Amino acid sequence: MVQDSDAFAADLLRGHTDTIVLGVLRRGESYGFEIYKTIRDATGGAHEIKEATLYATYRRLEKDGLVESFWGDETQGGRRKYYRITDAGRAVYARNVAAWAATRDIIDSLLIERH
Amino acid sequence: MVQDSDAFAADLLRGHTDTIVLGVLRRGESYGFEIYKTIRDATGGAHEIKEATLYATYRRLEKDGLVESFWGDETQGGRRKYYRITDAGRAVYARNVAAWAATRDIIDSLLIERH
DNA sequence: TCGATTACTTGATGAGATACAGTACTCGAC
DNA sequence: GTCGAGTACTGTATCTCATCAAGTAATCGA
Repeated sequence: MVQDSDAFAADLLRGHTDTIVLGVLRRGESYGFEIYKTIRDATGGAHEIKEATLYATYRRLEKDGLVESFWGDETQGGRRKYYRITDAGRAVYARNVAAWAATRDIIDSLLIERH
Repeated sequence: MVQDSDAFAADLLRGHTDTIVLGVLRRGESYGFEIYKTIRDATGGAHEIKEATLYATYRRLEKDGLVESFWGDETQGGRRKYYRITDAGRAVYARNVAAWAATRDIIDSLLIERH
């Protein structure tokens, strides 16, 4: 739906979710809902990544061995599942950031008029 | 498949294909295969958008009224279907470029370390 | 106690990109 | 004179990712 700017905005972030989550975890362990809030707040609410999207992302990252998870030992309060980035995750993160920089410049050159 | 850098590269362009095609057509009429070559050459072969993807994109853009098409009058040689951007297409293009710039900066801020 | 917030889960849906296969014409090399 | 490479377009099936929608369950302030 090209004409729907909200739907379009969602698709603009597509493909970057994994890398964004890895970027958050690179600064330290965190749990699902906190990662969600970190991303939401970092964009000033402009580009929220939906909870369902993120929880699916965590599962994918863990399946691929890029993060590992463990339940927090909160004796009271709701349970929290924590995530920690692995060495493989750090390697993929570095590679993806480099790929992003290259792609960003390519799209820029395709879209922005040269003079 | 996060670990597959080719598949990942593809997903980085995802959501921008429409805008990239509109960007090419904004410089003048062109036909399907030529648009494909223009994009492939502009990226130095680093980010080829597959033919099947582009032909699907043309159909979507035409359905949405962002481009119009007509068959070239090649009396000999293979037939070519030409595309021309519409006023609606130009408006969407302008909007999408602005959206791209905003998203680019957000992803940058999420991925690139501040200091 | 009641609603808002925190925190996580699951199933269904849909769009976009690609794989794969196919049709058909042109043109240079051998 | 034909064979392969390149040009040019089409259609179908499949996959991933993002989201919607709905749900479970606990905490906490008014």
